[in-house]
Amino acid sequence: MAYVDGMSELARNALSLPEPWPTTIEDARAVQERMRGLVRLEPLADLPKLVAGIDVGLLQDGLVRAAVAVLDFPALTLVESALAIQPAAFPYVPGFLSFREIPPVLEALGKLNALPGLLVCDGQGIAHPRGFGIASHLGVLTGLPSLGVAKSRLVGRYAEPGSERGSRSPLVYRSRQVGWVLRTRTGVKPVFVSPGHRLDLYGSLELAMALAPKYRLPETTRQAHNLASGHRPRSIKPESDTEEVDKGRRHSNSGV
DNA sequence: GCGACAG
DNA sequence: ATCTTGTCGC
Repeated sequence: MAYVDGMSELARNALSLPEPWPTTIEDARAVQERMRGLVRLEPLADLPKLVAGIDVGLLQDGLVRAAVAVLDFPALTLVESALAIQPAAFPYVPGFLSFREIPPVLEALGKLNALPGLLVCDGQGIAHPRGFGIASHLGVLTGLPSLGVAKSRLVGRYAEPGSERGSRSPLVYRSRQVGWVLRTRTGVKPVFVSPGHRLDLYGSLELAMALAPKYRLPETTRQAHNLASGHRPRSIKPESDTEEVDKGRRHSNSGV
């Protein structure tokens, strides 16, 4: 593959998946085993100026909707967003979540005008049976640094962290630390943080804390979530519901 | 063989 | 993930 600018690379991937998408668990496992070797666990090269939150929701039968919210960093204000809906290409099977959620996510990423410096996934990075959770998978496919922040555990052992925000304990799997169990908010259930790609354990912890300054989940994930499940903040004007949406694209932005 | 099991 | 109101607690 020749090197081109990042946005073109993303757009290319979005048009067609890199390879025939697996249909069976066996094929999907083979893909994971093969691609896991491409994961780079290293210090984050540059602090991102833009971070993308990704969330996927299920619609009425068979449809999967991906939402991407791009926020500036570290301010965490919304810059732009994109949506994509596709028929489910894979069933939900623990350990193979990425094969179900990634296709529409790539399509949505391809609609972005600006290239994020970090992808934040609602799921695991390397804290996975084969070290290749959705954050790692998406990171390798896009070539972008990625982080996984999951609401629950997939694999690994850990000690319950303290109840204060910032308290954390190592998530250990097969005698190796694969992430953290991090309390992002005092007195609330912790989240499971792990690096996806082009990021290390230290960076995953720092970013998770910076991305979730107020609530349990990262601001990126929260923003993407209410896009994927159509929530509206409290409106002050009950009358003006005249909001036009053109096939899943909103907000203006200044391209890269 | 019996549990565990991201979203 | 999603179906769903009220309720308990800081």
